[in-house]
Formats: sequence, C-alpha cells, structure tokens
Amino acid sequence: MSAEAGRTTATLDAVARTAGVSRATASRALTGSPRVSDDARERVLAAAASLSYVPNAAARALVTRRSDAVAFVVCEQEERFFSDPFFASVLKGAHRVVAASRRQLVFAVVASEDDRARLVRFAAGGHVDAAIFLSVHAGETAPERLRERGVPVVLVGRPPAGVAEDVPRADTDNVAGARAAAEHVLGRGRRRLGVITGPLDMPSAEDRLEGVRRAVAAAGGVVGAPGGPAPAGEPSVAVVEGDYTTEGGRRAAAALLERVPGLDAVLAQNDLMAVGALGLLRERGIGVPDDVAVVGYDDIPLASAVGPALTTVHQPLEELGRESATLAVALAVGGAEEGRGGSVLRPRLVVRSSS
Amino acid sequence: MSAEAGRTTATLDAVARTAGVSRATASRALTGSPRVSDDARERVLAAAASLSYVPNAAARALVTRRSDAVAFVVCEQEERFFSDPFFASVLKGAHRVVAASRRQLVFAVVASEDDRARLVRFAAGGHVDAAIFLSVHAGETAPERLRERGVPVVLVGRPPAGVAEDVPRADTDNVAGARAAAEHVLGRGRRRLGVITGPLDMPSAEDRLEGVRRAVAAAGGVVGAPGGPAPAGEPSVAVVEGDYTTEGGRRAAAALLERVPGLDAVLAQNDLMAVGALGLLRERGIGVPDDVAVVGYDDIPLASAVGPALTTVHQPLEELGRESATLAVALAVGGAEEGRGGSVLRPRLVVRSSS
DNA sequence: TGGCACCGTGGAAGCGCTTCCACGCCGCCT
DNA sequence: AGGCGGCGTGGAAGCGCTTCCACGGTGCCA
Repeated sequence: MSAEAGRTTATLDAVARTAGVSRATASRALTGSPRVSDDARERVLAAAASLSYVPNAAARALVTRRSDAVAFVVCEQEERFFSDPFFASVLKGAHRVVAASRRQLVFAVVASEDDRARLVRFAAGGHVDAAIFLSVHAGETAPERLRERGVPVVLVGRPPAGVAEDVPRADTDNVAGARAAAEHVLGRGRRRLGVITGPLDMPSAEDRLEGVRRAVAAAGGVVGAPGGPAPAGEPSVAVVEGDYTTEGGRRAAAALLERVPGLDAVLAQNDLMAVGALGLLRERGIGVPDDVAVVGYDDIPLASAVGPALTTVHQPLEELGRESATLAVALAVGGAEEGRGGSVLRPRLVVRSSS
Repeated sequence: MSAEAGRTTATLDAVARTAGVSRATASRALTGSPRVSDDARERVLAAAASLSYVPNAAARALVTRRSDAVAFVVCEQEERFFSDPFFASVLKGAHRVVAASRRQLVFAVVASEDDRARLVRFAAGGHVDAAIFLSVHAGETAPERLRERGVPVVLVGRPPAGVAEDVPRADTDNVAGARAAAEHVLGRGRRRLGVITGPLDMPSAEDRLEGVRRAVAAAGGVVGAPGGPAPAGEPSVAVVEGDYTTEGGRRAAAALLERVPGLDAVLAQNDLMAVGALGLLRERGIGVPDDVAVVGYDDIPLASAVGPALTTVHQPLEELGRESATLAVALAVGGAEEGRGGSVLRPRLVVRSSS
C-alpha cells in the first residue's frame, strides 16, 4: 500500500512488448502452445527471463479454472497428526507424487468447525484442484461439501458413515491385516485376547475389529464375552475402544487387565497404542511375550525400536500416499470424472519378539 | 470439461440477483463493509447461504492482490523433515497462529532445484501472502527471489550467507545454548570434548560451535587440537561435522572415538545425532555417562525416552513456530513493510542422566 | 421551506491472463 | 497462373471479483 509498493512485478503485457509480439503470442509461447514460431518463442522466453517474469497465479487461475495445487487434509487434532508417524509417511508418499506432477501440495489440518469452514472456503474457492482426505471420522462433512462444489476428492481409507461410498480412494485391507494378526496369536496358543481399537467412528477401526472377529469365529471362539469362563480351549475376545494414542493404549491395556482374567494377548489397532500397552505391562511386571503377547498395527519406525520389538501389521504407508496422490492428480487433470475407484493395498504381518 | 461439468458454482452475480441488489452491494455485504444497510446485508447473506455461495478465490485475489495463505517452507530433504520432530514442533506452533488469523497454511518442501523453481513460481505468483523459511542453508536463493518479487519472507533462525541480514526472523540464542551445554560438562570435570556439528553451512551449526568455543576458551582450553596431548587439566575440543541425522551421529561418534584418545564428552548439536552417538557408544561397550557424557540439542520427545535419558538443550520449538508465524501474518497484512526484526528466544539446558 | 451533507446504492472499470476468432501470408496443387 | 489450405499472429472478449465514482434520496439546519 505504501508509496514504496513500487517494484511492480512484470506482467505478461510487459513481456510481450519487450519481445515485440502481442500478448496472445506471448501467452502461447509461455504456456508451450505449438502454434508459435520458433523465433517468436525464443524472443518471448528471453524477454520473460530478463524481466524475471512470474505469471500471476490468480489471473491465470481465474480463466483456466485450475490452480495446480492439491490439498492434503488431515481430519484430526494437530496433536495426533504430529505425534503419529503414520501421517508423516503417507504425506511423504503423496508429496513425492504431487511434486513430480509439478503441482504444489497444500497441507491442512481440520480439527475444529472453524478449520473445516476455512478449508471448504479455501478449496472450493479454487485454491486447489483436488483434495486428499486422511483420518476421516463418521459425520465429517468436508469431503461432501467439496464434492458438491465440484472439487474432486480422494480418501485414504474407506469412507465412514456420512461420506459417499463412491469416493475414489486408496486403502489397505484392514480386515485381512487384523485377521492375520489374530490368527498369528491364536496359532501360538493364545486364547484370551484383548483388542484395543481405534476410535470406532473410523472405518479402519471397524474393519480391523471385524478382522479379529473373523479369525476368532473361525477358531470357534466367542467375541465380546470377556468375563465368564469360556470353555477351555475356545478363544474369547474382549474389546476396549482406544484413540490411537500411546496414552490411550496404556489406559486401554489397564482396562483389559482388569476385565479379562488370564489375558494372554493384546491386539492393538495401531503401534502407538501397542507401545502404550507395552509400557503398562512392563510397569506391572507382566512379561511380554511370556505372559501376554502384544501385536501392533502400521509398522511405524518406533515399532522395531521399542523394548521387545513389536510384532505388527506392516502397512505400505508411503505407497498409500503415492496411490492417493496419483488419483488426486488424475482427478485434478480430468475434472471430477469417474475416479477409477482406487486400489486396495495388502498389509503384511511382521513377526518380531513381542508375540 | 465433460458435459456434466454443470453444477455451476454460484457467482456473486447470482447472489446479487437473488437478493435483488447490485453486485457492488452484494460484494460490500459479504466483505463486511459498513456502507450497507442492514436490510440489504441480510438479504445478501441469506441469498449467499441459500446458494451455498463460495467466493472465487482467484477472482478475489486478482483484484485484492492477496490470497490469505501463508507458506511454510522447509529447505531440506523430505527424509529429514519427516524424521526430525524439530520440524513438526515448529510447524505445529506456526499452524496454530496462521489458522487463528483465518489464513491457510501452505506447506512446502524444497529439496531440489526443481522444487525451488516451483515454489518461487507458486509463491511469487500470488498464491501466498508471506513465506516462512526453515532450515535455510548457505546459498539458498528462494528467500531472496521471493523478496525481490515483493513477497514478505520470515526466517526461522539466523540468515546464512547469501540471504540478506535484514530479513525478519524468529530465532533462539544458539551460542548461549551450546555454551551452557559445554560449561555443564566442563563443570563436571570433562576435559576431552568432541563436538558433532550440524551441516556447517547452517547458521545454527556455526553458532552452536561458537558457543562451545567460547566456553572452552573461557576455561583456558584449546579448540581443534584433538590429537596432541593437551596439558593436563586444560580442556580440548575436537570437531566433526555431522548432518543432523541419527545415522550421521553414529558415524561422527565413531570418528571422534578414533581421533580423540580419552574422549570423555560428546556434544551433539541436535538430539537425533546424540541418539546415534548413544547407540554407537552402547555397542562399543562404553558407559554413558560413566566413560563419556553425551549432550544433545533441541529436546525433542525422544530425548527423554532413550536409554540413558538425554541431557540436552531445550528449545521452545512451538514458540519459535508461533513467533515466526506471527511475524509472517503481520507482514502479510502490512505488505513488505518493516518487519520488526523478530525476536530471539532463550534455550535452556535440561540435565538428565546422560551427562 | 430551501439547501446541504451524508448515506446507501448501482454502473462501470479493470485486475492479468487465456483463448476464440478472423486475418493475412506463404506455398502448394490443379 | 489462380485458388485454396494452413500456419502464425493480433484483436478482443471475458473469467468473477472489488472499488471508484456519481447519483438520488433522506433528514437536518438555517
């Protein structure tokens, strides 16, 4: 605003004049259109360089209706985003792909209604060409609000209640992963299982629980009958809802110990909670894996670093990020066309010493 | 593009027509100008709501020359960004402040020349109103390129060679922090110190090294004379350049052991390297702190979790983020006006069991 | 009661860019 | 040798918004 505002950035018009061509030709030369003579193109590029011309993004976006940016949205408290390496890994994969497509990755956290409104405004206002959503809880409205306004949306994970089923997504097979974990401990003779779930308004938590149920049912067991003495040899499962944090894992493990006499296996739905459980068990002098086996989920770096190294379900997190970003970029290019549904990656059990 | 493109998002014109006023009045009502009658304002807001109107960001930005977004730029390999909690903490603080100002935080990693070009284009093109730079190495050109084009820039940390001295910044007193660490080990009778620095093209590394030098000089010691037998009782310091990664810390620790007979203290310039050193010392059967004291820097969460809990220099990382974002927001509002220079926060030595 | 100030409003300009369209030129085919 | 197609180019429109400016209406003061 002040008088010094000066240093007016070069405009396309200035470039055109310097190069001795019309604005139309200059524009074509700069956007790489083939309908320009080599001569004109060269002069324009030279002029642009000499003026350190940077096109005005707003003006361009106004007419092209594209911004060449992709949003990466985490619907979670900042706290969780920054403490769970899960997000960093996915973000890393996504960033690679988005950068490779010469687009800018715009990162956003949606933790409050305020954040949500701001994000919708920002994204639907045309600042991004597509949005990738992570950690979507039931009832989250942002993805639908964006879709309504024509912004392509990609989910990491299965859509929860309140989000349309047909949203393109990148996912891993959570049922299979959790089932493998449960079968693993059952196979080692464990019979009194305790599951620490994630927030049950998240599909990942639901699905992982379902995986355990199937494994136990297949082994002739009972789910949700923690108290009563199950017939000898028949597996039983108790379920406690956690919140995907270390501290939540501690608390849940304490609850399980209290409720399940003879508890001999803890299946945590992510590694952070498993680490919390590990800590509590150590404090109580309970041996892992001698007394209780502990299995995590995700295979974050911490998993292989902790006390007894954690048996866990490895997820290809970076690939998940790459996959989702690839979808998002495709949608950004093609408008909200059919999004080929996305893909489902396979998790893999990694057995270490905690089980 | 396809036929279905339809669902044209509502424009200001549509809102104005629905409300029965002119576009000018509608605009004023929506931007909160006082020069609108209550009646008109209400009708416009109602119309906007009923049409789920979201202003076109590009059009608005084109005329206001503001985007209401702030960039957070980390000049570092993705790898480092995601593995060092340092960045997460600063980002967290910055995000808070930016969100509170009703702006969007745009996150970017600049690891290659390509990334740099893209960022400059993106930011100078008007997608952001200000940019916060972290981990700026000597010779980094992006901040200056943005400043030249009128985009306000804030640095976290002191500007390295190649970046103007007068860039507003948020910083901590690295000299004082490192000096405190060195005085601490000297005070406990350690005499043969080894310093593992960060990349020496970064001011933080330079300054921390300087802090150690001052402490040692004050104690009558010699710097950089590792080999020869120093006079008994006179402290000496050997310096090995690290890279702020755990693995780099391991390697540097090995180098120090080799070069410095009687090494009895390792001062690592960040916690990640200190953890690497800790690991190597353990492997070699060298006792910490009995044989060698180890001190880190940053006080990331890991520092208090590792083997012998790490003595380290606590930095107010979130505050650093908040501070830098506050500056950036102020600049975004005021144009590239004088940036009150920023502030220098005080680090604090935290003594744990590794020293 | 006439004039003035002020307030709310609408018309219109224009931000910087892309792209449609029309135009002139050259070279080729018939 | 005349006409036609195609290519490179420039003029001009217009993306959706904010804001300057001018204007009519009202209420107040003299």
